[in-house]
Amino acid sequence: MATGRTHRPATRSRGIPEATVARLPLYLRALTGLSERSVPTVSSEELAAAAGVNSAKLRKDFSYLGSYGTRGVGYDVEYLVYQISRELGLTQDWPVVIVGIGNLGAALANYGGFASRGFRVAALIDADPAMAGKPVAGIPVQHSDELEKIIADNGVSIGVIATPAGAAQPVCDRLVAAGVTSILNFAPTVLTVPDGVDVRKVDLSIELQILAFHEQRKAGEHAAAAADERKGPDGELPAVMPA
Amino acid sequence: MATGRTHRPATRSRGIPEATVARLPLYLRALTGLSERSVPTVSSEELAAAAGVNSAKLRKDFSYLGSYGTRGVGYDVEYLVYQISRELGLTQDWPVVIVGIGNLGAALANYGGFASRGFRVAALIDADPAMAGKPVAGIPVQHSDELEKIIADNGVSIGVIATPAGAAQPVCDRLVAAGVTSILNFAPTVLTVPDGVDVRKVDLSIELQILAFHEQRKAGEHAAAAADERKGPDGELPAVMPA
DNA sequence: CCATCTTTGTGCACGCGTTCACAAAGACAT
DNA sequence: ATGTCTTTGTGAACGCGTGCACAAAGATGG
Ligand SMILES: NC(=O)c1ccc[n+]([C@@H]2O[C@H](COP(=O)([O-])OP(=O)(O)OC[C@H]3O[C@@H](n4cnc5c(N)ncnc54)[C@H](O)[C@@H]3O)[C@@H](O)[C@H]2O)c1
Ligand SMILES: NC(=O)c1ccc[n+]([C@@H]2O[C@H](COP(=O)([O-])OP(=O)(O)OC[C@H]3O[C@@H](n4cnc5c(N)ncnc54)[C@H](O)[C@@H]3O)[C@@H](O)[C@H]2O)c1
Repeated sequence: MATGRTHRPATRSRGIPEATVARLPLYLRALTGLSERSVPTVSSEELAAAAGVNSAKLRKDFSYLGSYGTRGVGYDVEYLVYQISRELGLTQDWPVVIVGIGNLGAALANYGGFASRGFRVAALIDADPAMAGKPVAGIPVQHSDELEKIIADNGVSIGVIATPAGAAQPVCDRLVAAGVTSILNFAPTVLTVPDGVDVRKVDLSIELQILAFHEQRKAGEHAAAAADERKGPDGELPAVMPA
Repeated sequence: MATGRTHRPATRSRGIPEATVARLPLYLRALTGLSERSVPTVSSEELAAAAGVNSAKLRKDFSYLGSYGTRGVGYDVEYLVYQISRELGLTQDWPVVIVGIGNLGAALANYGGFASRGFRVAALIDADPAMAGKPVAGIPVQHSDELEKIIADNGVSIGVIATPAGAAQPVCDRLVAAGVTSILNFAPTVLTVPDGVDVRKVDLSIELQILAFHEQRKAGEHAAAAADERKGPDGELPAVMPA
């Protein structure tokens, strides 16, 4: 989840539900594992278990792509890998830029799983002049003055933002103006973009807070009393009230 | 989702819908910003705009927490910050361990936003003996032999996994056995956990693939022809068919 | 004290996503 | 060729999430 995300109301893309699209990469990963072990076919039940979903859901998901299974047998692994890859647009090469090469940006640049599936780090961009030219993960960092030129020259349509929160919106605006139409945002800010531009966000802080909510609930169930220190006599409302 | 995310069917926690819980951190962030600028009250319309959601949705979300607004005026910022913090369990301190201090783990350890909201990095754990004792972000890395002891001594209930994919499930099993009941997983694997344990995942690769899907769709709309190189005569099915 | 104006809280309808359950399809053996 | 057995593909029901639209609440001014 990343879990969290700035969905667009999503005018049902070519009939494939958004929820299904979000699961296709999961299936693809499981299938790739099977493919590497030279497993020829797999049933919906097996594959669903590997992907951690309900088998009926998986079959319905695949039904949106077409009828690629064989009743009584299952699905051809290689064929399915190809179909899903094609559907996700992974048969082509996607040049990606990462903006903001700090702790996180550098980790992303070093991430191997990036290149493994059609994505190629076309450039690393940072505003710090001291970083310009310095190689990170074998790629020299370029100054953000060059941003527009880099986007244009490489035909980049996907940008990753790993700058501090304050810089995220301005960077986003420049990326969009330069032609980027998909953005993955790691900065803890709500990005505003024009129609036609997709934004997805990854927010560690939000994920942790959601976990904390459930964690607190679990703790509260086991020991319904003894919450924090001591409670007011009403047992529900806090002592402080707004003016 | 994150995300993407391994939701449990979620036995509606205390009446608060999961979708609402996932938005509370968003509201909290916007409110914190207002609070720092000493804004006393805010209307649902304004706050919704700041959080990037529909105002009716925001009001309904808040209605699950209680009636904390004043008609004709709006919501008291400070009071709302307190209520949401309390609801999310952020009034208490959550010790967190990070397992796998590589590129990503180190970046997470260095992440300031971690400590800013009730979360405290209690320990960094890695299997590499060469890393033991070496400080990262001011905290000495401990060897994974100590994992169980660290969890117990610090009363840790939230764990972050940033190991390679292959190590994630074993690490997860040890965390759970040691008493961890909430896990944030950065490794690209489906984790299997017993009931009562929450798992949320953050998966860069999946996010990019979802973006690629929409990107391909956008490209296909503008130039319906001229997809990849040349197509088969049927124009839809690929040339290869399964055995 | 009353009128007006703003903004909340929510009833309601709608659409999406999930899951069950089963008929139909096809493999395989005889 | 026929029957059996496995597994897909999907119709249908249900529940959750979203957003509209409005009545009720309360502030504010006269
Ligand atoms: N580190 C993490 O684990 C983590 C986790 C979650 C979220 N985040 C978020 O990701 C972002 C980056 O985190 P970080 O730890 O890498 O921070 P960082 O300070 O280490 O790196 C930020 C980098 O962005 C560069 N930068 C600043 N303004 C820029 C601009 N206008 N254009 C281009 N580059 C610019 C800086 O020079 C710096 O190199 C932050 O918003 C942070 O909140 C980080
Ligand atoms: N770097 C990224 O930006 C990024 C992005 C998305 C996902 N991921 C995923 O996050 C994980 C970590 O990525 P990374 O780039 O930091 O990898 P890395 O190789 O730099 O770091 C992995 C660390 O885990 C440690 N480790 C290995 N086995 C362990 C075990 N059993 N117990 C404890 N520690 C163990 C290793 O010693 C190493 O320090 C990977 O699964 C990767 O796929 C990384």
